[in-house]
Amino acid sequence: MRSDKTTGRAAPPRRRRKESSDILGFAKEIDAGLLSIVFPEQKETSLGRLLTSAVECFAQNGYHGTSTRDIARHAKLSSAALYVHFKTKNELLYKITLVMARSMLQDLRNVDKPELPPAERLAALIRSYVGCIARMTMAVRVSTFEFQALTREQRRVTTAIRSEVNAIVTACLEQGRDRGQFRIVDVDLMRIAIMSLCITVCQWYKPNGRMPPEELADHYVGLVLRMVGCQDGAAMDAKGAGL
Amino acid sequence: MRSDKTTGRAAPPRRRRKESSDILGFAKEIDAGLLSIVFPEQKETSLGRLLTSAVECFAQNGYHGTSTRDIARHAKLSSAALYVHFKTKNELLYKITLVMARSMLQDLRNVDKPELPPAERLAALIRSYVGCIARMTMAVRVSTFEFQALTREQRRVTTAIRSEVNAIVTACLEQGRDRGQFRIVDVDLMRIAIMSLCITVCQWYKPNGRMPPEELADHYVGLVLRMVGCQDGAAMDAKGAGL
DNA sequence: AAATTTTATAAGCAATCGCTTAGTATAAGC
DNA sequence: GCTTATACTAAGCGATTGCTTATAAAATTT
Repeated sequence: MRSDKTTGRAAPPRRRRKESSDILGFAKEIDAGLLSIVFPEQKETSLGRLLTSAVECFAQNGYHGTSTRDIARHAKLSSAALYVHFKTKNELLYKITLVMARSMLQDLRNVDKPELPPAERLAALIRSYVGCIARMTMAVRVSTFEFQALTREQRRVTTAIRSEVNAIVTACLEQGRDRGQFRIVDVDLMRIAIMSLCITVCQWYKPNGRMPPEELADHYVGLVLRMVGCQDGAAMDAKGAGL
Repeated sequence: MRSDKTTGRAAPPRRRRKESSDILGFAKEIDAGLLSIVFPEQKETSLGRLLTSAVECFAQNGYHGTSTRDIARHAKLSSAALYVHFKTKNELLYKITLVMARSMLQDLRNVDKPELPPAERLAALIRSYVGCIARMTMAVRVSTFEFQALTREQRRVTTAIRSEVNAIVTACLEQGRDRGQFRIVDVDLMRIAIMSLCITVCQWYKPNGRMPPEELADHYVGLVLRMVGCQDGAAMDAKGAGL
């Protein structure tokens, strides 16, 4: 389709570029979890403004619907300034996607406690996952819905990270099923259903609305426990999961 | 953002254009439900090829990621031929969106039986909704995820149709709750969760894979009945909802 | 069979695209 | 204090965009 082949021109020899020490730590590629911390606070630096602008523009109009001039204008910079910090527009999308994917994987790993009862383990995972999505709706939107604008290799890397996320949830579902606490026939289908239910939060939820992210997350914990046919579901409902 | 204002040129006086009698019945705007019937069979006519090509291109690369030349090439026509059938690229998207929105509303209305017990009523709605999404993943993808590429007025019309869909589901949920058969605290949140769960089917489901659309729909019926805390849920599980 | 309408094409227009170049101001290293 | 690297801008490059024009074959109406 619409060719994104860097305009097909011969790539001229590039000036050497600083390889690290910037706010995202691009040397060791990207520090996971930094997006959520870094983006809001770094609105004062040019690089931070570029990143937040890109996220907002991509979230609103999509990758292909946003021009580099849009991002630059939104960040109050010339469009050439963007190319001081990023080699291409595509790299901007890739870094946003990577940071988000790693951040969510890191968050899930931090809360995953295989020694807990499956229902509590799943509840913790969902609470973290939904909370994360609810707090960063725009960045999640970009990293989820602009996936196909990445190159094949970029998609491969991103998919690898996501399959680690999937593995965590799958392990929890299997554990619950094997212990007879979850009633699940097809674990893969159940995982897809659960995670797609959660991810859509980024499409409609307004972080500054009436319901705070934590309350929403609790609500979704209740929904998911019901979906897996968890016996503790009713108990959880009663003791304040919000359902 | 990226301006889509018909390139800002003065619109020259246009030749009069045929106002109806084509396959989509554009006279009375669009016939609901025709997309699903018409698109596959009409691959031989130029208009049909243009529509299916547009759906496929938009679904794969997004509205902004698809050029009119892409669509025309895909339909084996010159790019100017597109403008014989559609005034603008945007009109193409709008018609696809409208046809889908009306088609899904029509389908839901056809299966909605308020006199049935709430669980059965909801099951029928979900079965129809998911089945429809599973059978037309690409068109649903376009009409769902390219919403923001529509003009404000086009969005208004589309939203009006969708809120009728929402009203049907909401009515069913309230009925079930009021009769004490569904355990729902926040009906709006439950509806959003249910419908976003269903709609994401268009993102991952392959209609020609191992699982036929009907089986998937049954699976989702089971999930949704569990979500609403339906007492019949267990019974349904047993008698073959697939869970 | 003549007149008209519809459907299509090749060529091209202005606008916008991603990105580069040339040049400048500021800060850092020696 | 001189050099070097960085962060930025104005201007502009070729490619591609959505869409129009001029033209003509095919289909339909009369």
